[in-house]
Amino acid sequence: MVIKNTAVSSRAGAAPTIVDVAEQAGVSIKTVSRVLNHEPGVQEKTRERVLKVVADLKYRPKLSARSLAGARSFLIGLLYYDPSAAFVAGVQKGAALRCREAGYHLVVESLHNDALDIDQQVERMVSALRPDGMILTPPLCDNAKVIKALSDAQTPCVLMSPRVVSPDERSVRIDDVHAAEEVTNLLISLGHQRIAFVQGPADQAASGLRYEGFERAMLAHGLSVEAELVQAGDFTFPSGVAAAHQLLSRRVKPTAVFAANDDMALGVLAAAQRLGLSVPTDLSIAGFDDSPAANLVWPPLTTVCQPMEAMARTAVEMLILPNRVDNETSDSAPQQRVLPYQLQVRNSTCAPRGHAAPAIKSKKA
Amino acid sequence: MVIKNTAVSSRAGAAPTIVDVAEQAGVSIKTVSRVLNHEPGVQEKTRERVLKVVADLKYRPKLSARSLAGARSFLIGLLYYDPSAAFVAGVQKGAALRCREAGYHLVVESLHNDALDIDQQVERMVSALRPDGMILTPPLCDNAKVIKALSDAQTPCVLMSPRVVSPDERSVRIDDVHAAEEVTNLLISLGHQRIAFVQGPADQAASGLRYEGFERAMLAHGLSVEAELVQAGDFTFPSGVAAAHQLLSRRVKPTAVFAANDDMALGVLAAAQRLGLSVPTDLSIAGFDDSPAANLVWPPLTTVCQPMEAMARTAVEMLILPNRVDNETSDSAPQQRVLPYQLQVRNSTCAPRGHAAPAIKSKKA
DNA sequence: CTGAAAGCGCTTACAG
DNA sequence: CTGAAAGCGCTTACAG
Repeated sequence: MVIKNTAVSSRAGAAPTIVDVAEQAGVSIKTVSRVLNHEPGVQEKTRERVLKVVADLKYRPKLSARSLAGARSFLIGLLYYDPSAAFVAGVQKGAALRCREAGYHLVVESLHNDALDIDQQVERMVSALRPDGMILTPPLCDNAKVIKALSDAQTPCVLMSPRVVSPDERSVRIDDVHAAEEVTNLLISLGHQRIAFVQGPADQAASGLRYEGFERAMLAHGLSVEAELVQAGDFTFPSGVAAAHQLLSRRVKPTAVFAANDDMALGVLAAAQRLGLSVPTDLSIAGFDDSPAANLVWPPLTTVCQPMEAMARTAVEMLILPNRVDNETSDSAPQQRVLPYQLQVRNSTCAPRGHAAPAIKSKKA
Repeated sequence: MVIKNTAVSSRAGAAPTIVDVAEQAGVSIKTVSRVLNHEPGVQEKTRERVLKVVADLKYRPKLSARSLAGARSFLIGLLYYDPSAAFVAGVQKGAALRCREAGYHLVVESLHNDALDIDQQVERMVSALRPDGMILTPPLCDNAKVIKALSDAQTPCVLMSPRVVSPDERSVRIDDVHAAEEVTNLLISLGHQRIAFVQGPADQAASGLRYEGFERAMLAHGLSVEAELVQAGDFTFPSGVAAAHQLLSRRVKPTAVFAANDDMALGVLAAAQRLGLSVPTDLSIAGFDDSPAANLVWPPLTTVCQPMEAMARTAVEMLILPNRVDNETSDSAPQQRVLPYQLQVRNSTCAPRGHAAPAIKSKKA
């Protein structure tokens, strides 16, 4: 004996369904659905009546039902692997908030970039969850197996700061080259000439781009990039320490060090201070990323701030908005977005010893 | 004209459903369901046949369908608000990995702890998503409105490091008092007597507990806790800097400072070094949390490592495992779990100047 | 040990 | 502008 809940209001305790709303509003469930999905073709008066009942009953459409019946799951996936803590925090906050604003939810999955069956892991997750889109963070955004698995499953994705920007893939990033160029220009404008650079690992996108920016700025100012002032690193603190020991043992020491990321810059800072150097007066140091630790040391680090939160919000929008009509781009070309970074000038950089004032400081105002 | 996909194999392109599996295996969908859910009462031979077809077809049950039909959603929610980056990263990794192992998925939501309608935000999210459980991190785990909203929605939750441990709520934490006691004991055993303490904000759980541990250890060793050596702080770097300036201006300076968290300890470190003190020889410094930055400075910080990942895994298990039969606790009493922390002794602590060797070092072995 | 039927709560084509 | 019907792909009671 099955008791259908089409009688009277509804069974107490259980959450209200679209049927309950339809009955109380005196319309069909289809009309309720139309109102909830902002579909056109509902009389204003009807719409208001439905909305009132929805509010009264505190009706919330169940995600699983919408997902099963319709084409959308209202789920956005965030895939990451061993990211810097700062990265996760920012990306996650931006993505989660933007999702909520749009009635979506953020599902995060932690993967091992080197797992042999990573494509199967992705396939498994995607076919169970059916997310409407996926956000890939480094280094997963450069993992061909992951991207192929997603493409096979016809799941749209956005790459955050990918190594290579392809016209076939949507991506969000900052202009690393330009940012590194600006940092270098800052050092040069302070009067530095012997500027060392600590590189990141060769297999990471950012490494090459940041070095390129450094080199470009140096050459543009007629400064040479000496091989002995370019030190290898791998984005870790210890590699920054090691690089500093090398650099500071040169016959002519650099007056400034630009490390391709903050962790290494912090290593340089620690090493320099241990060697008795005063930062920034004896040695200026600049990093990249504006990690939380950059502001938790003395002197706080001059660095580049990537707008993690904004980048994540943008990524979510690129996955959600295409469903709506209000975007101009009529062709289905995937988009590449470049967001503005911010140069954070703090106390780890100043003019080199014996150099009175910044060289170029003719304000144009 | 509706084309049912009960013909032949299945329509090409579309993902296989339970019906496809049932047909190819020559059983009913109910049997397939039994096999997939590890229900008893399926002949071994039948089970194997079904499993083979599942593998061949790469069949993955769709979450939305399972969720709509059944009592479980296979979704675990993680609620957080502005946590330290290190916290998010660890918690998230542990929770996401444990979820995947169990066929669950982790949905994260970022909330504003001070939002007036936070209970409605939670209610909204829970009634749409229907997660099988929820993990609350500080300070949300101490937010009565959030807890009530969850309880009203009959969504089980686990509190991570809550301020108050209630028998009505499941929780996972470490023993803050004991950990702080051990840090203090370490300093005392090195020979320190004038040990300063930098407190956390009064409204945070950990603050009081850590101070309690500090005080307990001091008193146990017959050392007095002088009011002028206990400085207020708010868990931020600047408050650590400020506290250090106060403490180091006392008539008799402390030889060691124990800060209730790492960010403040880093502030103390930065301030001490700026004042020309050598750490640890002039001043020993200890923190709490083992934040990433603790290892990104020189000297690296002696601190307490909370097993974030393990705590998160445990939290997930406490939400998932009750569904199974294999846990001993027959009564439905919520559980409180206390996990082991780890003392990280690094280079920011040593014996005070003029003190040859650690005072108490009679090894009991 | 196995299965036929009903139902979960929505959206998708249709039809008017 | 509105609605009746079918269906999404599973699990839940049943029944044998």
